[in-house]
Amino acid sequence: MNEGIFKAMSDSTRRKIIELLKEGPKTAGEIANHFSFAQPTISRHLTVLKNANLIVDQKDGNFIIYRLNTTILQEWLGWIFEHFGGGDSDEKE
Amino acid sequence: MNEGIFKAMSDSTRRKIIELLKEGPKTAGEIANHFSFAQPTISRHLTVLKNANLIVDQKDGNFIIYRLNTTILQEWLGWIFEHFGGGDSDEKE
DNA sequence: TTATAATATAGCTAAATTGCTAAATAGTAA
DNA sequence: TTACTATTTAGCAATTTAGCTATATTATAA
Repeated sequence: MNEGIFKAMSDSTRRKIIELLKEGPKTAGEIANHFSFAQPTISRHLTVLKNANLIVDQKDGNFIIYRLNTTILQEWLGWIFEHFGGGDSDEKE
Repeated sequence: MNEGIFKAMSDSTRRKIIELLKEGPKTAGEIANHFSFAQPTISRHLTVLKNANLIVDQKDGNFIIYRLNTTILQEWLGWIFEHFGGGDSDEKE
């Protein structure tokens, strides 16, 4: 359930895409222009993010606009904090 | 720099190991007993976590005791929150 | 229609990952 | 020493990943 998100987040290019989309929605091309990889490579990264439900796409004429799925991202952050945040039993040492 | 941590965290077995170690230090064998994978498989997962600096080991006679590197884990959580948490520019829509 | 533009999909390769079993290592105990 | 126990390391196979180029798809523009 979270597996796809963790996998998606484990790649630094995809993390950069997420950060880009935090600034606001962007077309696939705009996103690709931020990187020096071939366009299809970025397209596939976008697909991974989309399959993880972290981003959402919307056709606009010739373009495809991607935007963050803020809800999922926040839920993921919440899950992470629940599981890994907070104290551990070794705090007194 | 964070890359190793994200990769380490992208595997669910390793995430479970982290959660186990949140309860307190455990020997490699104790950790392995929580899973149905072969013991060397778990040993390698431990190596991945160790290389990511998320856990620390300490010899104790015949045993090797692993414990969480709480500091690194907290730093990672902080980094994640900085980069992915907080508002996005689409909040008003 | 034909051409162009934006994007995705297909198909390939190299490298990394994850599992396994078998063997090596290191410490304890007889 | 010898044997036993805990663990890692080596080496292998199957799968996944991430990149590429070439091609297909879809929409706009001429």
